[in-house]
Amino acid sequence: MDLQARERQVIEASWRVIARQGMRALTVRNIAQEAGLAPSSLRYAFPTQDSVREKSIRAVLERLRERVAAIAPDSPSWAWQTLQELLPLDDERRLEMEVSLALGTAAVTDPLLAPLRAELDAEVYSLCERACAALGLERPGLARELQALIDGLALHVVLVPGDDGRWTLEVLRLRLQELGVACD
Amino acid sequence: MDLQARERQVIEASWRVIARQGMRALTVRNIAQEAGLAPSSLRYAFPTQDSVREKSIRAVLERLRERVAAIAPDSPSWAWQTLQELLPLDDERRLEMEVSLALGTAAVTDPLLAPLRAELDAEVYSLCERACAALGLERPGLARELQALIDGLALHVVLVPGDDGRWTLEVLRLRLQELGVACD
DNA sequence: CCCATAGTCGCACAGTTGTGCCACAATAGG
DNA sequence: CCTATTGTGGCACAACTGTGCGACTATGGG
Repeated sequence: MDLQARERQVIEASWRVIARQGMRALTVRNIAQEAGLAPSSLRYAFPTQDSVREKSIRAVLERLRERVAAIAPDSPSWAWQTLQELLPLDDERRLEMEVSLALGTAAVTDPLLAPLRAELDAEVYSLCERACAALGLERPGLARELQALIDGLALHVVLVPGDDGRWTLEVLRLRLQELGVACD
Repeated sequence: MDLQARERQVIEASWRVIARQGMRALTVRNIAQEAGLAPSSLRYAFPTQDSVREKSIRAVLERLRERVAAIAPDSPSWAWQTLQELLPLDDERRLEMEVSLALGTAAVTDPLLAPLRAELDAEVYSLCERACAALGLERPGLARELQALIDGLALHVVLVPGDDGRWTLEVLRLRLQELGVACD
């Protein structure tokens, strides 16, 4: 049996539960039902409930890394494409960011989740830093500003149910334009 | 008996529970213990559990409005002072923002909380808009950028346990400086 | 005095939570 | 054939959840 596929199945089920019903509903029985499994079968792959949360946020980080790695590193639009990966511009990314927001918020009071969320933050910051460098923007502190701006934009999109996030592109474009960078 | 004082007492207890133990622990019995009340007594002022969450996020909005209203409207530094009220620069504001983040995230899947969070967002946007106007910044979309930047900065401070948020002032100052505005 | 009202608290109930334990099926190696 | 491994699923348990209900005390008006 493919145990890794089972993990992915459960994790994606937990994502859907978080997005549709919120953290309160992230229970063993709800996840099992969403994944089409018996609660006891779920516990074979995930012995404890904490491990579901842990793997779920770790999966967000991995998915982000995969998407960024798929961008041609030498492309002149690498930076612009990468920054777009940090915005919830389609259903997939929106789902991931709803999950990372919910689990990230929970991580504030959950020692098990805290290091994972810190790693995710570090990854985003690193991407902003590299994007700045690729765009020839060297002002100190600019990467932090860019990270805060992008996370803030993503936050607002995710918090508003119907928002497709298209408008965030325009805001980001204007900001980069002011820095003397053209986006395509 | 002062029923309004009782409400405030319970709400602040719920804030502390959220900040210290997270949303999972926001239960009737935990709040009651934190407030020094018997669970049944709590239910006299708050008949249902939902009402605690609702009043808690509403209280955040009211506190923000009070703080902003206390700033001299004609002061030349009104905008700068107001923007600072949106950042978690001391324990009080940090607590409020931890609560608004936790409850705001929960509001995504909680129809009762959603309108309150929307109102809170609208208030912050309105403040950013007025701050832009007071600073003579008229570029369309700038208020949205400012709101995203500030919320993103606040988010990062709140998500990192030890962070005192002082660095966000520098980021914001640099951004406004680039727009031709000096901060004091 | 009596009585009504306001507020506090204990108890109980049905439902849900995470998890431990054990029985069962399938599959593969000998 | 027997046996071990891998995985599925059912059942039960203690703990916890929100909330309903009724008993209690204190206070103040008549």
